[in-house]
Amino acid sequence: MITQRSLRMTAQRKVILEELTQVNTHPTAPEIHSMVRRRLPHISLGTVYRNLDLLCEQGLVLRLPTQGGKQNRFDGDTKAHAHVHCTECGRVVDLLGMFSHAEMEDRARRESGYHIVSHRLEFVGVCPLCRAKVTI
Amino acid sequence: MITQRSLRMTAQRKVILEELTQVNTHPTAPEIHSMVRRRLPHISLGTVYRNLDLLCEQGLVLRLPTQGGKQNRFDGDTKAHAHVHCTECGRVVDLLGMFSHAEMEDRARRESGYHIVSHRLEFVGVCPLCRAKVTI
DNA sequence: ATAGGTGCAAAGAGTTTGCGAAATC
DNA sequence: GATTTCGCAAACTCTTTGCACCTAT
Repeated sequence: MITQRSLRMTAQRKVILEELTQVNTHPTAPEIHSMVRRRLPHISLGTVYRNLDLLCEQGLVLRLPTQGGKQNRFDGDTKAHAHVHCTECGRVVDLLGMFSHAEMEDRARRESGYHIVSHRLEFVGVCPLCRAKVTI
Repeated sequence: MITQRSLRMTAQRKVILEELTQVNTHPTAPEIHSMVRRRLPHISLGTVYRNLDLLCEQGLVLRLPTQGGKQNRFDGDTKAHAHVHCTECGRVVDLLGMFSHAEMEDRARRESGYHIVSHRLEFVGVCPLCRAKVTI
């Protein structure tokens, strides 16, 4: 059985969520830490990780494993949308108006027999800024 | 400028690639290490990582960052296809015949202006085996 | 009052890397 | 024979966790 534990709205949790929803850069945990530190100078990195885990569990934040692995990025926008990940600078950008996400999940469910919870459509490429610098 | 370095076909590299293409389980690097060890008992984990990096660079193998981040899985099948990742057991299964992948990349290119190199469509859900065990 | 949360620092997991020896082209 | 690759072990990066003190409900 799943018991919905009570989530206290602490100053730290509130600020993390606020910073994350005000930004569309999909920051990493250490990046979020330094963003939040401007408002809460004594917050620890451990607290940031703990809160991100909780917020992901609650579905208020999305965890985005990125190409290369190892590091996660976080997204305060939980509406279904696709991402493009630049191989050069690591930036992750949103793509809206792609495909019908409901239809994708429905097709996946029919083909796999899985109970589909969510999905992630990540394109990998080189962003216009980096294209100018890099010989492809 | 990108110079195509000469890749020596060492016993280690050959066996890693063979094991990876013969399997559809999307193993992690340590898992590949123990698979390969059955044939090359003295191969080190570092060598496995180095070769996986090279093979990914060459496009012979795909790196699959998985939900939760931290650990990568590897796929010897480089044809475009989607994956389903089970939240309970971590298993990653292939989905073929989903959408037109060429069309997806084309749409992404038009919307983002990126030079799209590849993409990854990952569904997250609970597999039939785990559904039997877990209360959703 | 008390379960839940925090900061700090240490530990853990996965991956990368420096080095001298070995193997491929 | 030159250069790439290997095995080993140490180092690194990101993340998690134990503990003693705090705080929202």
